[in-house]
Amino acid sequence: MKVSIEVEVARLRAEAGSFSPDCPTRVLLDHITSRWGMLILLALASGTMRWGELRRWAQGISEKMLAQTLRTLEADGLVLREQRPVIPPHVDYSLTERGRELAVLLLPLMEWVIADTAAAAAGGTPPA
Amino acid sequence: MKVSIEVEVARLRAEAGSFSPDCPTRVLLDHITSRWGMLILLALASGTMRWGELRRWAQGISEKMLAQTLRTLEADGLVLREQRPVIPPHVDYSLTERGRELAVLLLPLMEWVIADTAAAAAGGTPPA
DNA sequence: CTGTATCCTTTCAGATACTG
DNA sequence: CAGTATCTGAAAGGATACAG
Repeated sequence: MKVSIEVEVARLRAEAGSFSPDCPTRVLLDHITSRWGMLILLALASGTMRWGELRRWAQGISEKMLAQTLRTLEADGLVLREQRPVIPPHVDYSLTERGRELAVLLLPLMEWVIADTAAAAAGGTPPA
Repeated sequence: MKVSIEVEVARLRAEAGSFSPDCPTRVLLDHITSRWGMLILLALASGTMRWGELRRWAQGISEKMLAQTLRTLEADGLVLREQRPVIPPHVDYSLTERGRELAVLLLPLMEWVIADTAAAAAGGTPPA
């Protein structure tokens, strides 16, 4: 198990072309791991949401950042924006198929972080 | 498969206590997803490295950011720093057990990002 | 309800020079 | 070799006000 990880990383690095900052891979990764990106993806993983719902879900996000994050993720093809031409405006946000693929990978990561944080809080710093 | 994701997220949110910015969960997540954090973790997933090796691996990183990132990850208990008291100095960096657990979850994410970027480049924007 | 536009503060990150 | 210290510019992010 341990050895295969090392092989994997080497292969990854070769495919990604060294992860240089201007590589498209890095750009997408930056969007996903941006301050609010992962939170929004996670929120939408639980179902379609409207602007106001997202604001409440992602506590502390400003309107500016919500708009920016949503536009970025939409441009990346991860989030779908559907506007209904009614008064007052009604807009639904959801994950695209790509977005859902990604969310599936993000979930174990979040679970680990939560579990790890809980463990650290309970038992001081766990044995390194 | 799809429904279980929604259940998962709801459970996650309950456990994490709403992901407020000052929550320890968010702090750790920010470290992992910081500009260089994931890259360093990925580098060390391929084996123990020294300062100079890491600098070369993470192309474009400054000494300041390398030091800062390493110290942060070390404080989080993800990276182990072993200094050998010799002249000239010799310091080895590696992943702790927790770090390795995390790296295992990071790998599929990176693979997906690379594959997705490649697909987007090859076929224009894939069907949303 | 769903945003946009502007300003303004804070934080991030790179370059440079220096140390044990 | 393996860092630290300091300075400075760039950029992210938040608050507020306003609009369709």
